[in-house]
Amino acid sequence: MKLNKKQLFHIAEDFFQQQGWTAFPFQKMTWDAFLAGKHGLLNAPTGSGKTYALWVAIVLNYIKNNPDYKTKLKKGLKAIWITPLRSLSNEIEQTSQRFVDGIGLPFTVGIRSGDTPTAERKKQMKSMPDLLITTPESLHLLLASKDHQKFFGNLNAIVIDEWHELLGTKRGVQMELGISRLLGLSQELRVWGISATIGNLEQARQVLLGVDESRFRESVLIKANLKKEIEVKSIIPESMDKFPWRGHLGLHLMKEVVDIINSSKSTLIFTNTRAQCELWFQGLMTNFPELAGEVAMHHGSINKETRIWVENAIRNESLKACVCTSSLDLGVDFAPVETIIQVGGPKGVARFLQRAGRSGHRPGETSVIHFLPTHALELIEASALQKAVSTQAVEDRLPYILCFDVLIQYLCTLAVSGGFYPDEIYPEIKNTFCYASITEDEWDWCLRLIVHGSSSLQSYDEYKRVTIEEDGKYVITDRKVAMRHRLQMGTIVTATDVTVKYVTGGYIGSIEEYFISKLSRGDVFVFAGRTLEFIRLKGMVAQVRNSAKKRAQVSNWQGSKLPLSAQLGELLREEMINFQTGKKRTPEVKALRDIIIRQQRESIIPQRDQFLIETFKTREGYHAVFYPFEGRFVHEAMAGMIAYRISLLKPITFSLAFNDYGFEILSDQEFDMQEVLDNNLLTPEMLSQDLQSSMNATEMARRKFRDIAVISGLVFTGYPNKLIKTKHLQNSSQLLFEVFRDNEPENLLFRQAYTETFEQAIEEYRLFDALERIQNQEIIWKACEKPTPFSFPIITDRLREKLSSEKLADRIKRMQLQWE
DNA sequence: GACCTGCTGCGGTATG
Repeated sequence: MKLNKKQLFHIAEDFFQQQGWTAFPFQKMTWDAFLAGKHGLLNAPTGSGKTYALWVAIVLNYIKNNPDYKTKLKKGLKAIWITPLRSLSNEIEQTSQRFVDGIGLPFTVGIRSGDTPTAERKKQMKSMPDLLITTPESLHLLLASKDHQKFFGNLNAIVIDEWHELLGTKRGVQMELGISRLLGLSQELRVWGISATIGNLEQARQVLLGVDESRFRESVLIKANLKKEIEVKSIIPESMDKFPWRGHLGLHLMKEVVDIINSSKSTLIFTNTRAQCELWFQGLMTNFPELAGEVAMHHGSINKETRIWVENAIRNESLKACVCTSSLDLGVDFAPVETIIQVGGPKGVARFLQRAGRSGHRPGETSVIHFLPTHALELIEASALQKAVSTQAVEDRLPYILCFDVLIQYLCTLAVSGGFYPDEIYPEIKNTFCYASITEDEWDWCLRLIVHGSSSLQSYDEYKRVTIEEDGKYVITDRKVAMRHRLQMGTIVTATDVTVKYVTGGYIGSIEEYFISKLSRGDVFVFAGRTLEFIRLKGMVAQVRNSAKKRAQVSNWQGSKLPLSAQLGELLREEMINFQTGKKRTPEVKALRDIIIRQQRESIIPQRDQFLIETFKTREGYHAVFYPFEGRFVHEAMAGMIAYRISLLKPITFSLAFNDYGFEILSDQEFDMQEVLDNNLLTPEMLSQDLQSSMNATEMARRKFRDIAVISGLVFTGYPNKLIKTKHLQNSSQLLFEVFRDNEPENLLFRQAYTETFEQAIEEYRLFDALERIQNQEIIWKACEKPTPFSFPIITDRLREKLSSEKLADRIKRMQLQWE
C-alpha cells in the first residue's frame, strides 16, 4: 500500500517540528513538485534551507514507493548530489544524515571527491551509498569506470547545487553531458538544480534540462522569494585631501576600516586580487600591531590547512576579521559574520549582493556591507551600488554553445569506460543545450579526431586514442592512453604552480612559476602574510626562509581580469545625474564635490543620453578620451577599432589606454575629432571586419587555444607531482595551433579558440550593443584645455599598446588586396 | 601631483 501525499508530508513536518522549525512555502512546493514526478530548478539563496527542500523531497518520493522502508531497503545509489565545491560536501552530508536519522530511515550518505581516501572509494565501488555527494569531475570519473552502468540503474534523482556557479563555465557543459548520460541510463531520473538569483533563470532551467520539449514541460521553476534587507554604507574619509584620483588599493582608508573592525564582532574584508589581499593584511599588521592574532588572511593560493583553520576560526568567532578574495564568496555557510567590507569596485551587482549576503546570515536579519572606494570616481560607483541593492538587477550567466573540447574529452571518457556506440550517444548529445545545434558533419569530425587524430596529425600515433571494434563500438584499450585520460579529466586549466616551502620543510602555499622565475637568490617577497627570502628552486619547489627585511615585493599572480559588468556600467551611467552640482546631497556627492566642480569647469558630467568625448593636448601629444562605461575588454577593442578607423582616413600612430570606465587614444600627430564624427566612426557597421583588422585576434586565440588543447586531451599536462612546465605546455599547444592554422583552418578546436576570443576576451556582442547605444546618444565633444579629472585615471594608465602606423599600413594594404 | 592590479574551482598513476 502506497502512502498518500498527506501522510508523506506528515513525516517531514514531524521532523521539522522536532527541530523547532516550520517549513517554508518554497520547501513544500518543492516536495509537491518532486512527488508529482517533475524536474525543476529551485531559486534559493544559501542558508535558506534549500538542502532540506530537495533532500526531503527525494526521501519522501522513495518512501512513497517503499512504505515498509524502515525494514526493507533496496540496495544501491538512489540520488546524486553535485556540488561545485568539495568543501561544501560535509555540510550537505550532515544535513542529509540528520533528516534520515530523524525519521528512522536506514539510508547511508557518502562523499566521493578527490579528498575521499582510497579505501573508502574502493568500498563505494563495491557498494554505493544511497546518497552520493560528489563533484562534476568525480561524477565523470565514475562514468569512466568499466562497470558504471550498474551504479546508475536505479538512480531516482540528481541535484545540481549552486547551478549558477557552473552555468556559463565549461564545468557546466561537462555537467550537461553527465546529465544527458544519466538520463540515458536511468528511466526514473529526476533532474533538479539549485541556483542563486541570476538574470536568466529561465534559461538556466533550459540548460539544466536540455532541449527535449516534453521534459521541459514536465518541469517547474520554484522561487523561494525570501526577502533580504541589505544596507550599503560608503566609507568616506573626513577630508578628501589625500583621496587619490586613481589607484586600486584603498590603503589610505585603513584607519576607517580598523574602526569598523573594532566596532563589530566579526568582519570579512573582500579584496579584488590576491596581491591586494596580501597588502591589506600586511598593512594592518604593521600599522595596527595590536590586531595580531585577531586578523587572518584567506585566498586561493594559501595552503589548504591554513584556509580550513581560518574558516573554522571565523565559524567559532575567534577572529575579529579576515582579509580575503572571492575564495570566501562561497563556503563557510552559516558563519556568524556581522560585517562585510568591499574594497574597490566589485565589478558586478551579483557579486556585490552575494558578498553582502555573507553578513546577517539568519532569516530576518539585515545584511550590512561597507563599500570602500579606492579612488575618487569610485564614489559614483558607491552611489550606483546603493541603487543596485534596491533594483537587484543581477547579471546573466551565459551558457557555452558548441564547446568541442569538452565534447571530445567526454567521448574519450565513454571510450575508456568500456566503449560507446555513436548512434546511441548522438541523440543524447543533440538533446543538450550546448550541442543542440551540432551538425552531423561536426559530430563525425569529432569521432574522426579521437580515432585518427585530425587531418594534419594523422601520421602521429599519439593522437589516435580510440579504436573501433568490429560491431562499431568506440573503445580505448591502450592502458597508457586510458590512464592519461583519467589523470586529465575536468575543464579547469591553471598555470603551473610552484610549491613554497621552508628549507626546514613547512609548506606555505603555492605561487605561479611565472612569479618565482623572476626571483633570484636572496630576493625578499611577501606571501601568505609572511616576509620570505627566496633561497632556491628545487624541481617545482621554491625553498624559502623567514626574513626581517622591511622592503619586499608582493607576490602576484597572472589571474584573469574581470571587466565591469554591463549591469553595473548602466547603473553607473544613470548615477551621473546625481553628481551634477545642485542635485542630491548624499555623502558621496558631497565628498566628490571639488572634483565635480573641476570636471564641469573643464568639461561636463555626461548624462544618460549623452556620450562624452574629450580632447586635449599635453606634452605627451594629442589625447582623445571616450567614456562608454562598458568594462575594460570592450574598451580595449573599441580603442583599437577607432584607432584603426581613423588611420584609414590618414596614416597615424596611436597609443591606447583603457580601464573599466573608458579609453584613450593618443598620438603625437594632431587629428581632427570633427572628422571622426562626420565620418561616423563609432558605427557598429563593419564591426567584425574592423575588429579582425585592428585586434591581434590571432595572438589572443593562441592563448585561448592552450586550454582547449589541454581539455580536449591533445596536450598532456603531466603526472601528479611531475607536472610539465608552463613553458613546455605553451610550446606544444602553440605548435598545434600553428599546424592547424597553416594546414586545416576548418579544425573545430582551432575555430573554437577564435569564437572564445571574440565572445569572452573582446565581448563582441556587448561591444556591438554599446556602439548601437552610442548611435542613439547625443555625442558631446569637448575640446578641453587640459586633462580633466575623469580622464586622469585613464591617461595615467601605464598600460600602453603601440599600434604602429607602418603595421597599420600593412594591414590596409592586405585589406585592399582582399577587395580587389 | 595625485599612479604601480587582476578571482574561484577539480582531479590523481606507477614505481621505487
